[in-house]
Amino acid sequence: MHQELCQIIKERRSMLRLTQEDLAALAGVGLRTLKALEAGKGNPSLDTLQKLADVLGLEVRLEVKRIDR
Amino acid sequence: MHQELCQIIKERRSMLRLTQEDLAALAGVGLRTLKALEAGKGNPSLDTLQKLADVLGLEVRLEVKRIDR
DNA sequence: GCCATAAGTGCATTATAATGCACTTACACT
DNA sequence: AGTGTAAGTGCATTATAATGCACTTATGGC
Repeated sequence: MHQELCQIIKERRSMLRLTQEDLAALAGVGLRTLKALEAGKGNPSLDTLQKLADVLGLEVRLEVKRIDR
Repeated sequence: MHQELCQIIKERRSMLRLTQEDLAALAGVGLRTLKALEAGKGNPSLDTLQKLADVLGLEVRLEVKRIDR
């Protein structure tokens, strides 16, 4: 379901050479929570997502859906 | 905290001339949940956010933060 | 092989999102 | 003022996200 967003988190984290432990600590999110998230399990709250995004230099946005073909 | 995203939901809904009740029903989300969300209270799950976004023709995205000045 | 470091998992607990119900505004329109 | 429709709110319950702990894999040096 949310694999895409979770995948982005994961990719971005390793791009920045952060361990799960470091990212979790920096974002103020439980390690267990981040692990679950990256494993594609779970349904994070917007809050959790934004905390992680923040550390990763990302932002959560709502945009008009585009038709891609 | 999430006022921005919630505001977008709200604006988009009225732009589409949907009542809270209709949007909630279409999205498969509880009316109480949507009301709280639009009131700026609450911390919706990604799931909830995506269901609403879907009906509204929006999508949740994670993008590299841009410096706006 | 052994060791260290990072990542993944099962379980139990706590915090809180999601929900329904009943009630209260707020805002037209007549 | 009365009526109807949409929106906001308090409360209680249920579902589930968030968390820590202990343990199990990978993975990469030495």
